Amino acid sequence: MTSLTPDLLKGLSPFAGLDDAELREVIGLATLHRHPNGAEIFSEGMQADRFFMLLDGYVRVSRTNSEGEQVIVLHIPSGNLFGIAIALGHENYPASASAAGEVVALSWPTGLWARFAQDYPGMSQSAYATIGKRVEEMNTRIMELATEHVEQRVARAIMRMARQSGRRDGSGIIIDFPVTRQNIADMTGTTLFTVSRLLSAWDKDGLIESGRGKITLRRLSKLLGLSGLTEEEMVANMGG
DNA sequence: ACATTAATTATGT
DNA sequence: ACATAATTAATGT
Repeated sequence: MTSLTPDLLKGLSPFAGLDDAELREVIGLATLHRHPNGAEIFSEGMQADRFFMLLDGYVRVSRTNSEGEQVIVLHIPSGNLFGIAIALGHENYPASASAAGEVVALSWPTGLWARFAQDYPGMSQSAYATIGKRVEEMNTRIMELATEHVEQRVARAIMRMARQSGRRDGSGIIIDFPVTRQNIADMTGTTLFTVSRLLSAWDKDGLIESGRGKITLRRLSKLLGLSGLTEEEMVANMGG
């Protein structure tokens, strides 16, 4: 049972510089959420009446495009704010958020945003910093979808996840939230069958190990080759 | 080069 | 036992 103590927020950049009393007040206004794998946290278009701080786990952000198919836009690691459409002056969430694995998060009513942003400089700073990063990432991903081939896109998708949310596992890196073939298909604009074929081929060649919802990157250099990226490019547009 | 359809097998609760 | 995930092959654009 996680209890609502001020040190939950300690060391998180949005709340940097707050003293204990302030932290206690902020925490006192928050609601604690626990979401099981796959649970929807909020959905696209819905009124943005709360904003969130991700304490543990990963949040999957997806949008429904003009053709009505859902596209996974990005994954958010813990320690970040999300659902902060309010910071851009949006009344509704521009995307859906669901739990990729188990999620623990705090939320506050959006009515508090203005106050927080004014009183706590770290709040608005890190909000705009993360929004900037996400916009950038979405743009590069849209470029990829338009230009690169499926094999490269899939390679990039799993490398991106490994980079941003990977845990070391001996020689390799394990993506530490559940990812299905369908998920990767939704990230790369393909079908789950194509993803399955690619991953099982890579598994056979020892580039990765994959089970149900689980992917471990084994031969990183080979994958990098398939992605068509140089190391510098990877650091540049995958964020590190 | 990749999607779709369909049949089959594996895996988690 | 059941639902969900993954594989594999055949066929289509």
